Amino acid sequence: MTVRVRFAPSPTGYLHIGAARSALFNWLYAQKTGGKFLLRIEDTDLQRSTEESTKSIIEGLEWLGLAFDEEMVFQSANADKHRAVANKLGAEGKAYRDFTPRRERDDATVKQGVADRARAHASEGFDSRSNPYRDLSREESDQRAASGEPFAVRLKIPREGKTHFEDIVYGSQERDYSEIEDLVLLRSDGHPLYNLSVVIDDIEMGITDVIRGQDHLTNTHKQILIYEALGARVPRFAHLPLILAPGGKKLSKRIHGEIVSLTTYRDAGFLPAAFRNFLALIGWAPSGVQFAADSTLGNDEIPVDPRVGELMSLRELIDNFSLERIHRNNAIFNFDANNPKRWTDDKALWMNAEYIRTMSLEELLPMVKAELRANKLWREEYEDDEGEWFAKTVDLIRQRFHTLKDFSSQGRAYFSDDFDFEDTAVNKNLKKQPLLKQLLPALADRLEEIDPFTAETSEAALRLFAEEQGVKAGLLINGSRTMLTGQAVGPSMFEVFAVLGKDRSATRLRSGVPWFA
RNA sequence: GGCGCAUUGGUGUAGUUGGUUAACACGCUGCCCUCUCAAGGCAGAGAUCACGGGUUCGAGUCCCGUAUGCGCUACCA
Repeated sequence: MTVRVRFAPSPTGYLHIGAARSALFNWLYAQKTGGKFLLRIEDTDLQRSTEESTKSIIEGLEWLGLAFDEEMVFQSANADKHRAVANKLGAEGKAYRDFTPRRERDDATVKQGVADRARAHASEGFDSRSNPYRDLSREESDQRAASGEPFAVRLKIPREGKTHFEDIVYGSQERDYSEIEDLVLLRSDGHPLYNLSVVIDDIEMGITDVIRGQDHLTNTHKQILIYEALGARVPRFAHLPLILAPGGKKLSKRIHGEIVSLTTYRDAGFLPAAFRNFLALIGWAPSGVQFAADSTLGNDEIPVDPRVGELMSLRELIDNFSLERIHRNNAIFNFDANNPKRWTDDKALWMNAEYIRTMSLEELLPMVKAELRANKLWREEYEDDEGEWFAKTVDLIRQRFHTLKDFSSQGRAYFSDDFDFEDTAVNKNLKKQPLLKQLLPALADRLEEIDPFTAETSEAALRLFAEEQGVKAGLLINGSRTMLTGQAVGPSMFEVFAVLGKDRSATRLRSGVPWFA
């Protein structure tokens, strides 16, 4: 039987990184098994579901490269079907009408309310299934319904027994029926509820393996009861450990802000491949062998050596993926909101930098182009006449960049004459040595005499000039770097000369701007 | 409150059927390289494998308890 898995987010916000990881694992499993990866938008909560959210989910999946098969399903479109199934269950005596007046719940306090109610029931010896309507006669039930009295439909959980399933990740799971209350299938306004909808849709879509967050682990028992009531085949389940915030707390938008949104990473200049790679390594690891950061990116050959590094190409990710190797404990996503250098997980940042400097230029260039274009730094010549120059420049500066954003910020001076001078750089490399104000323009004169103008020839000229002037080459080098790029750090100065060219180098060396800034 | 799940250095993880000094990556420190910063190379700090019992010749690996965290316990999803 071919594997059919699905990603079923509720469109009540941006795509959460935890959800993105669920999608990734589902997708990887489908690729690995030659199965189908389906997308279902669980928009039954009309109050909170939004179209923008659906759009952002689709965008997020697209960005990560997780294409889904077949038509996307909107759960709300199946509401009639869900209602029909609930009613059928009622007709078969597997569900019943509950005429208890609906209790309004304030969304903000439900958690507490639920706990309080449970506590009260426990002390009063309340049986969750002692609903007075559970055993109401068919006639009376029909009569009351016919008279227009509102009712909810609840599943009738058998008195004796227990549910059991083998979770691929969490192992054997058991729950006594007495622990499960007669869950509501249909609200009194006829609105089908989550557990019902999920099960019906999963059956409808032919889902063979349900891979989702661990927060649904205990819900699974209820869902199995529904599968059984419907006489449907129960799929396999694999629950994923959660991704938590530092301190082991839940990662939520309310508290942690945009850090939890996948789009944040896209907008911050992450590469889809890098973030995907990072996400894959949370809660899962290739195999019991050594990690080594020596994998060759972009190399899609199946490694002969079974050992896989943490840097894995998509091919390697797929080939090595297995549900059995997902582990059970929740992971912490590390970040520090007060530290701009660590605004997100260190390892994610490292991995992104690693991708930027080791991936093929062919793949990187279009992304740099998009980044420059978004910042009005792009010139069409970079794609034809100056194509070679562009590739060479990107290759030179990528070495110390962490995100795509760096190309337009730190890398600005390479693509525009309008760039800023950093105060610390100016103070340290220029103003500290006033003599440079004369030396640098003089150096410009020397450089202009060079032909051809290359890293080698400019280095020779600069060193000779330093010797003649009786100053250290480093003084001129660091001063030049600040004049040419506005920064104190960057690639080898002579490479920068070569890339910027004779004229621009000379012009910038003579600029008075930093001296008066 | 009840039920369930988890617990290896700061973080992500490895640790095959229990067997010498618990491994890798990120981060951190120092050194080398050097025109700066990265990268790279080398070295290092950091874990009584949550805690307490037990089984065993021997436990991170098996059992029990405790603690902590997380989840579920809604006419939310």
